[in-house]
Amino acid sequence: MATRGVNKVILIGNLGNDPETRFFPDGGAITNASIATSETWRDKQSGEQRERTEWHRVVFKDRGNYRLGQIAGEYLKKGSKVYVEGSLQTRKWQDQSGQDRYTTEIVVNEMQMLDSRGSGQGGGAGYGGDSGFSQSAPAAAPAAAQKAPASSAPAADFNDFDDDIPF
Amino acid sequence: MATRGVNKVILIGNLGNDPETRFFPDGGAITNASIATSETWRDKQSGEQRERTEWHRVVFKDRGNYRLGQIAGEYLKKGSKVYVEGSLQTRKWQDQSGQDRYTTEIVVNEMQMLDSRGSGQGGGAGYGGDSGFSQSAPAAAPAAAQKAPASSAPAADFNDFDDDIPF
Amino acid sequence: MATRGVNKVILIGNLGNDPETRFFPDGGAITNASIATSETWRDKQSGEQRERTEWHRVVFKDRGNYRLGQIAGEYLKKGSKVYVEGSLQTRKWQDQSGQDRYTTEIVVNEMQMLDSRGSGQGGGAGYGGDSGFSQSAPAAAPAAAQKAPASSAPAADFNDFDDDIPF
Amino acid sequence: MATRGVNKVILIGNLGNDPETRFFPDGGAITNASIATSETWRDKQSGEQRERTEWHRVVFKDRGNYRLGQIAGEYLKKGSKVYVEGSLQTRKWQDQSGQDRYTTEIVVNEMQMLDSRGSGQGGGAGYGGDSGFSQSAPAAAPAAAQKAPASSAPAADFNDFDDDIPF
DNA sequence: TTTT
DNA sequence: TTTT
Repeated sequence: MATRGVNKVILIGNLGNDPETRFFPDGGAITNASIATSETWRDKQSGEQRERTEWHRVVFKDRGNYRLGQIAGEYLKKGSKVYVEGSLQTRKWQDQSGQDRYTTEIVVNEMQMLDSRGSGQGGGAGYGGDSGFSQSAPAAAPAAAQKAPASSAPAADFNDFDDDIPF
Repeated sequence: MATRGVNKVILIGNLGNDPETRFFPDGGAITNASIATSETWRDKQSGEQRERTEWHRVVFKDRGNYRLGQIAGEYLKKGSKVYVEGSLQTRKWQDQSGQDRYTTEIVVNEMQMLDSRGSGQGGGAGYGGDSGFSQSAPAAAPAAAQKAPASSAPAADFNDFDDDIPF
Repeated sequence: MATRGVNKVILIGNLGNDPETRFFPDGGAITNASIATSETWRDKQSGEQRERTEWHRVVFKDRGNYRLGQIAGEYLKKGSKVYVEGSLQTRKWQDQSGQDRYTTEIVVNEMQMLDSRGSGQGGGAGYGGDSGFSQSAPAAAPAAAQKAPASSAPAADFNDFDDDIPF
Repeated sequence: MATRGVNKVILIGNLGNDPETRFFPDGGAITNASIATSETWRDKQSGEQRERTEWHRVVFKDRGNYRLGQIAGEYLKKGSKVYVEGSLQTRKWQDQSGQDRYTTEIVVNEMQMLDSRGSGQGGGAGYGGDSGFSQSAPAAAPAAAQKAPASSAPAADFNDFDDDIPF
């Protein structure tokens, strides 16, 4: 757990889609999501308002008693506004042609939901009323565990992400 | 300059190589570098000490009067310990086969050199004694501008980076 | 603007009261507010849920074209959830008996409102519908400037703050 | 350990004095120190270089197996450059006349020594050669525990701190 | 009180 | 004084 150096990321943004959760034999859960942050400025030349959206790939993993992977999968959904703190990690993988590819992700170690009441504005799956989310939420966890995670179901495919999202 | 959301990265680490600086017709400079952060822990099973190094691609750009791109190219070198704060940005590019590829970088907006006296331990190029670095360093800039940037010269190729560096 | 060292604070919390804004002859504005962050944990001994609230004194000042002091006074109110980034500053002052006293404040350099739609739940002053707040909000500023700031009025005295507030 | 809100401080600066460590019957240790961060700028009017130093009161406490209170007391000394991350906390206390006073401190939860080799330049107590400090340093801890902490000795009194220190 |  |  020791670190030489500092590797810290802080994001506040909105989820571009429902998160994806995988459960493992040992009961652990890992949730993936994409968070958008955007930046607007007025172009000096044209005087026009410009905007650039940045997409961040984030990963929530259970960490001991802090069931972050599971909690993220239950409470976050498309459109959720969230604060995350974590560290950068670049994973190496092989594409179909066997070529090395790299993906940079934020491995989250702290999360805060910022929607007034777990509301959100998109969604569907809809377990309405799970407001009162608290990051600790240890009491809520067992009950929640019995529910189907918001992002499970029809095996939402990461490939039908919009083309503007670079992963 | 306005932002909806927060996109912030904080790193403290060491440069894996001399930085690369490109100068532009308008006088501006952009410097690229790789920063390593590492993490060590004791494996619970084996009891062995383990280490994981993460490499971060960072970009320093001149910003108005703050000649960050130029300063980074002059004062940083292989082995330099540095603090950077910036934001994540994922660039899209095409590889030789025309396939889309993505690279995530930290665009730096603040830097602090952490070596006691601009020392560093690698290097060569060697403009010895440029200690007393100050992030502002406006006075130092002109003089420095006349020097060849540490990382210029024989067009150091990014490809001779060590194989462990994932970009 | 140069810094040797790093002095950075990041807070997400709620305002305990309407902010206080002072306007100056030169047109500038400074807004003071108190932000609460709280921490909850389960006592290991008693098993009881415990909570500790921390109050932070924050100061928003106009910075060139970024009318942060004014914007904070207009858009924030009691209960507002907000993200602020700034630096720590300890001010020295004399109490009635002439004794030196010190107050630590966060001088904000970036703010993000986190309420879904500038809603809030207190207030009154009521410029309803100024949703879609954007940190830049340069277009909104002039209009807003003509309004009386939400927290002005009867010259709210800082001294009638509750005794639990440590400043 | 759960938090509603975010309360985070990040500092890089130098210790103004040797830290003060107190040991407790249960073996725990708490170390106090003052860290300076400074800011320099060129005055627009006079064109002169100006500087402002900010002093931060920081507290290192043992946290389970991470003997941070003890480690800080052993390895830090006057002049040490250090990175700390922690949270703001304002303590209430009574002065001699029974009046309420408040002191704001940074309770550290992560530390990184930034001196090239634990060197430092002041000091005395001198357990020379404990370079290669690593934040984990579990191996070093036992041995170190037998030594007298650098800051102990003649019961340095916190009251003979200079009057410019605002706490 | 630090540091440059 | 906030919030949940």
